[in-house]
Amino acid sequence: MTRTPDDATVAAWIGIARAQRGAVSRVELRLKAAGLPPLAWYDVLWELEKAGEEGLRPYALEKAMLFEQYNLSRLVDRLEKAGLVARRACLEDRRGHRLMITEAGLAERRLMWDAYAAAIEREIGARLTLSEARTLAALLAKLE
Amino acid sequence: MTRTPDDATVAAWIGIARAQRGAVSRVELRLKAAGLPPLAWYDVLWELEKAGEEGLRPYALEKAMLFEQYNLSRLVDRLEKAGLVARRACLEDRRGHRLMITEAGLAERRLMWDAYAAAIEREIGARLTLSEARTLAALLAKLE
DNA sequence: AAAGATTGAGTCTTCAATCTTT
DNA sequence: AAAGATTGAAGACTCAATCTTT
Repeated sequence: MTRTPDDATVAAWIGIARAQRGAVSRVELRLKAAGLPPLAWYDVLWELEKAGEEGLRPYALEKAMLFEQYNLSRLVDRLEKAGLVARRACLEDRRGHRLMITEAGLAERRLMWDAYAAAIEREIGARLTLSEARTLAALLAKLE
Repeated sequence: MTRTPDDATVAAWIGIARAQRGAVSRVELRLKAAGLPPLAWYDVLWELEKAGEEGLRPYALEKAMLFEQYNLSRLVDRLEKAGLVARRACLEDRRGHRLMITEAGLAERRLMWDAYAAAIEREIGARLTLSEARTLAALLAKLE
């Protein structure tokens, strides 16, 4: 039975929706202003960097990033065209591929992190205390 | 001076980014599944409903919604084509227009709210206590 | 038939350029 | 020249259909 949400629930929702168009888009703007690729590129590069030598298959990346499959497919196209990611044949399952980050991808990921970290610090770190940030992270984790 | 963000700050950031692709997109999906327009339409309709008889000028709507101007322009095109919003000439300043919600727009806004409220309740209300929701709203408000 | 992944066509978004009024 | 608003063209996203391998 879905009840009508109470005011606090609606206020939390509005906060999430506005954070999206506020803080998230300001971070995105800072990356762009620095001549860097969008956030989604960072996420892919970072997942692949963590995956190491063996890379990741698209469906695994999809899960990690909460992305739709068709969405990811063209995102990887762009990363591949930019030389940051490589598609390799997958021997165990010939339906799929393995995705690996390239040397250039590793370098780009590090470069992006400098601007990205500064933007996160401005948007979050400068506005919340340590303990507020911890609380926020814990509450948002409940919405997963 | 921008320091490097601490772990709690980064965790809060990741939570916001994931809430966007998780909770927000699930709400969007529920509206779509009910055959209703996207969230952005709701926001415009609601702002115009609150504005009442006098309507709102695009630049004011822009500020309220944190939208880009060119983005809003075509969004309003679609709402107008659907008969939910009307553009009227603005007498005080002939550069601009006034936007007003129509009768059909009022009805559609109410219809959307039924599905929207149920989705918010599922995504937020069912997962957080009242006091958690209040805390979350207060923390997100600090990021504005 | 189901899972992994991609693609064509249509819609929406973005950037830069434009137009009008102040 | 600046503010309010729109538009053309290019890029990104979405849905449904497709293809291959399991």
